[in-house]
Amino acid sequence: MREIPRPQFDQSLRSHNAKRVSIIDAAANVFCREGFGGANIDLIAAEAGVSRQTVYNHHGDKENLLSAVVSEITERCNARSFAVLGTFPDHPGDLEADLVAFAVRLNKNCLCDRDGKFLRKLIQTEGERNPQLFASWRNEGPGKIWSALAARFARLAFSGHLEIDDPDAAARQFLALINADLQLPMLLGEPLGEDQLKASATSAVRTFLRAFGRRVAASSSDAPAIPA
Amino acid sequence: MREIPRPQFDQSLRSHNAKRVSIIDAAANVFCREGFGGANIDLIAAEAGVSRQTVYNHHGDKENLLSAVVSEITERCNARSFAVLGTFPDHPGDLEADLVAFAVRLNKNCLCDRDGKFLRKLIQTEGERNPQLFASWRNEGPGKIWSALAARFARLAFSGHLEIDDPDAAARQFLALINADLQLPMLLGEPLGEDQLKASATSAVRTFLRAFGRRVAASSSDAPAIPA
DNA sequence: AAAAAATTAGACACACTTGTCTAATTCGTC
DNA sequence: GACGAATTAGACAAGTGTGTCTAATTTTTT
Repeated sequence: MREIPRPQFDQSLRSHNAKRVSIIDAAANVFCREGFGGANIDLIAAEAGVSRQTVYNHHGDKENLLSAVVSEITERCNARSFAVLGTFPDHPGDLEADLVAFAVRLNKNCLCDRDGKFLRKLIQTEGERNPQLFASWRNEGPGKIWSALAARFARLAFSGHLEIDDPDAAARQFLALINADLQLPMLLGEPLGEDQLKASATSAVRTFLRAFGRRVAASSSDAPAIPA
Repeated sequence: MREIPRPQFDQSLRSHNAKRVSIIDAAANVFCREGFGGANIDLIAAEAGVSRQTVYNHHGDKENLLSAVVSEITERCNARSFAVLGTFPDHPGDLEADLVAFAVRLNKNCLCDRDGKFLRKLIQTEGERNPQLFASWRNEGPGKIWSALAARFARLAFSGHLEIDDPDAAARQFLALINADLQLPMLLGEPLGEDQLKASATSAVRTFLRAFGRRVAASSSDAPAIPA
């Protein structure tokens, strides 16, 4: 609704942009804590360390600010998710250990971090009222990430490390399992310890491999096969 | 804060109580849709078909109304959960089919129904600001239900139908698996079809049994063992 | 039918929020 | 130092929501 004046030089643009980001961050925090209806622009401005007018100068009205926040966080979150996906153990040494480490990375950087929590919360509260707000999240986020993860699992199956019928289902179930023990603490907003993340991932991967690992040795948790 | 006068006879008590329930229901809907901050008492009164004053007469202020709603829904939800737990297949005929049916019941009546969705949403939005509000939910709900489910699985393991090391972890993972395919639609508020529930449960139980079923036959999905 | 209790509509004061506006001030560039 | 753009504090109108109150009405009990 309102023109954002563009400063001509980098120096001032950086300061301008720094404020923009700081407003987005503060707004994310407040929207997340209070919900959209309960959020208050004065509080956002105070938390961002700027005046209320500056918030309006940058992002227009409240609805627009929410849009900007969602776009920003979605982008950040997707970038991190694909970065973590890039560390998937395509050529595992110790499959179990490698998958556990991968699961911990995924949880810590994408699912259980501040941005992930924020997105989940916001989608749940505002998703029904504003479906188009999260359309890009849905298309660019879970859609692509899940199928990318499924592709990685399919490759592990092809190379003989796993036995998988439906890689898409396996990917969904992998994600569900690595979150099984963390959902309650996350729901209640409790901070997650490093050891908790590790324990959850370990238990999840063990079950995942009992279901989809190669049926070579019977019950022990030895790494199965295929050195190179 | 305010005395609720008690009528002396059933006739009027029923009407009184009917209004009470109808207010709770409407409040649940509105709180769920708009969040606590965005909820509006006039709207709740209108949706309940009573006047605003009646809302105040019954439940005092807004905070108090939220308390009442949470208690009511928690109680309902727990009652249903334990009822469903009572249908756990302790003496399975076809283990896979029985577990699938049980998972569908659990999802349909406890996790994915209106009350379950409401509680999850509300805990996520208001849990951090009001931890004591959900204390009873936490103690009476997930705590007891999870351990009860774990006990059932332990029994199945003892009777030779499953191979489980840690029944508590298995119970948590069972719940995580049967929700794996439903989380995204639920997050977005999409209605869940009967077929969707069934497909999700089938896929989840198949994986669960690959992980924890008895290692008798190798790969097929036949029911394994122990007729009576 | 009379009395008591519950409900209703409406008005009300009070507080809060949004979004705009203005004048003063700071910041960075020329 | 002078200039322009960005920021700030503060006031402001309009709208909205809460919680209370009163008088009228309905419902239920005696």
